[in-house]
Amino acid sequence: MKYPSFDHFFMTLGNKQRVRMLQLLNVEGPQSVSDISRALNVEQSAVSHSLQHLLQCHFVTVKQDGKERIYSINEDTVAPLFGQIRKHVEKYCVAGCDHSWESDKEVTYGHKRQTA
Amino acid sequence: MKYPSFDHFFMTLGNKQRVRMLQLLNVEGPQSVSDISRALNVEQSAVSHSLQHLLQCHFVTVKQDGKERIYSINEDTVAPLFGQIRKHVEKYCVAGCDHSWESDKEVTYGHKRQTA
DNA sequence: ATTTCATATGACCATATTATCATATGTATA
DNA sequence: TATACATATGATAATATGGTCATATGAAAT
Repeated sequence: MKYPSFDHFFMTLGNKQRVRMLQLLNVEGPQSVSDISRALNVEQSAVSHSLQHLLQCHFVTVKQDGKERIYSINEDTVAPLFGQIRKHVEKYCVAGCDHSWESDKEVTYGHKRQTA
Repeated sequence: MKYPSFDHFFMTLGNKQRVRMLQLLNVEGPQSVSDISRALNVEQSAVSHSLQHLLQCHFVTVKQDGKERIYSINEDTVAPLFGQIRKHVEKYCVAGCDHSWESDKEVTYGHKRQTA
């Protein structure tokens, strides 16, 4: 399947596992597949699959080191990006995303629907 | 279902429809549900459902206007965010996300696996 | 060349996500 | 209040996505 790049970008990040992997690489620095697997307690093949997604959007890069493959975060764009995103999250998603977003007033559609 | 806010943030954006809606609001300005429905050629209820997701993460805001509800993009954080993201996308996802991301050399696992 | 460790790939299944339909609620007006 | 229009909601069907297993490929060493 193929998305326009903009969509693909978000689709790739729309997954806890992959985001956690990026955060790991961001904090701990370059890691091999088995490092990541161990650190996040995730199956090796699952990690590998996830990494392919991340690679496709250039969120990470790889280099071979002996038998291992070392993955790094894309410092150039991804790191600053996360900073910007954190701004939104910290400001608007502090205690998880709530529902106090009505500009004018609370509008609640209380349902009493009959199931027939 | 409930995600930690950071995950929720991305999950919400990990959907073409919703991203398209944000882009619409970003470009065309505030719109009613039926405006959006018409513009993107999507069912009213589908639009409504999507908008709830976007509201929960404060990507958009609503205000009532007569019978209509006008949705706007969150200018404060979302707009600049998109700018930053565009940087990454334009630099690394120009012609869609390709596979030329090997740092050292191309490593292709050509498969000839027998299905039995 | 064979063995071993590290990683990638494909197929398949469980599960999550989206779209659709029917219908309820909100708002305004006659 | 009755009606019409606009939007939201819930249930559920259709679909997409992610994880697992088995196994193939790569690299290095024996």
